[in-house]
Amino acid sequence: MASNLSYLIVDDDADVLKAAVMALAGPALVVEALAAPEGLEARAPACDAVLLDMNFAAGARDGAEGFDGLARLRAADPALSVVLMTTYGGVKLAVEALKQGAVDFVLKPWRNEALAETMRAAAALTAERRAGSQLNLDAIERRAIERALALYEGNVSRAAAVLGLTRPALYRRMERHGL
Amino acid sequence: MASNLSYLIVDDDADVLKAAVMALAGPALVVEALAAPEGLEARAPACDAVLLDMNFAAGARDGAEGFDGLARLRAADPALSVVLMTTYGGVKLAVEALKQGAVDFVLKPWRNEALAETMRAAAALTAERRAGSQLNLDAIERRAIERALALYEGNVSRAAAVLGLTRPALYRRMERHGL
DNA sequence: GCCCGGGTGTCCGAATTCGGACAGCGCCGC
DNA sequence: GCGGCGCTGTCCGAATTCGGACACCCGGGC
Repeated sequence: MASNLSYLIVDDDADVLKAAVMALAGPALVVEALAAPEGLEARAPACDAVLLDMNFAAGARDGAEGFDGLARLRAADPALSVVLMTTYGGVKLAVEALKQGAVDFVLKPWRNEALAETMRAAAALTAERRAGSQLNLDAIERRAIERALALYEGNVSRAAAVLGLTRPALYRRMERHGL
Repeated sequence: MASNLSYLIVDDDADVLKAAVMALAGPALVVEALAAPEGLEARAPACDAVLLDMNFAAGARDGAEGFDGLARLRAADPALSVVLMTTYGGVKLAVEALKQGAVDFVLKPWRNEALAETMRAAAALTAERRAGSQLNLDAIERRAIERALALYEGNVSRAAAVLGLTRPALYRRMERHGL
């Protein structure tokens, strides 16, 4: 069964949106299109990669809006891969994009196959990053402590016993995790 | 769906085995009978409670064989509940049985309802202990480290990164877990 | 009303872990 | 052949965690 992938495309140009959807859509692949960057971060948890334009306002060319959207996406889900695109761009902008955390940089107009490959690589990186966060020992420990406390209804003595910790040690871990 | 429980009965007396199987068997309940304690620890992972006779050799009355079997079962699976039974027994033997880690002590002949309840309570305790070991932070950490090393094919640097540890810290945890 | 058991939160000298740094190895590209 | 990069394993002064112990609280049983 092919896994479902979900891309988000953000561009103010309806023709570009349409072209991107056509270039990327495929079996087991959902492409959502947004015409403006407002509120795009709400989409972050549900998608695997984002293709984000850098300029939206008429006449804007400096990419500030794209950088802002990138920052908000990364704040919402640091594991999510974002690809930035623009028509007006050079090496300097591309370097800055990657420095700010984009995983790739695409110039318009694009070759469809290259764009599809770029987005596939971005989605794979998102998956790897998300899998990685499932292995983070701090996160794992915090979830285990939460489950033990829930199981024993806040009884720290019994939760510590089941976790294999002493009570003072559990108190310190709870404090470190903000529990 | 009724959960399947599995009991192990160990007794050299075929009539006792038969009576126990009849007393305990029920829907979604498997009772396995062994006529001798040799190799009983191999059954430990697959069962939920054990009813273990204390004497097997002709004329034996001191329960040593039962204590030995108990020790081997507990070494194989510390979470498994073992109920010891005997014909010749008093307070002293019962106390010693529980001190050595048995969860209950049954005198032959038994009341079927009481035996069934004893085994149900033992199985519930096994389940609780096994659930608890799923929350043990040491065990959880060890599994996460194993998964990270497998994911990155033994690359300690990358495994450390994904676990959120420094390399020396991961080396220490690996050593502590015998990995 | 009292006592006991099981819980709470915290302390502090002892014990352990920490991570930047070091030295070395192997592979790959030039 | 050489250099660079990424990996390895280990070290040690600094930092942190440890857990037995303490004092206290509360509820239940007698």
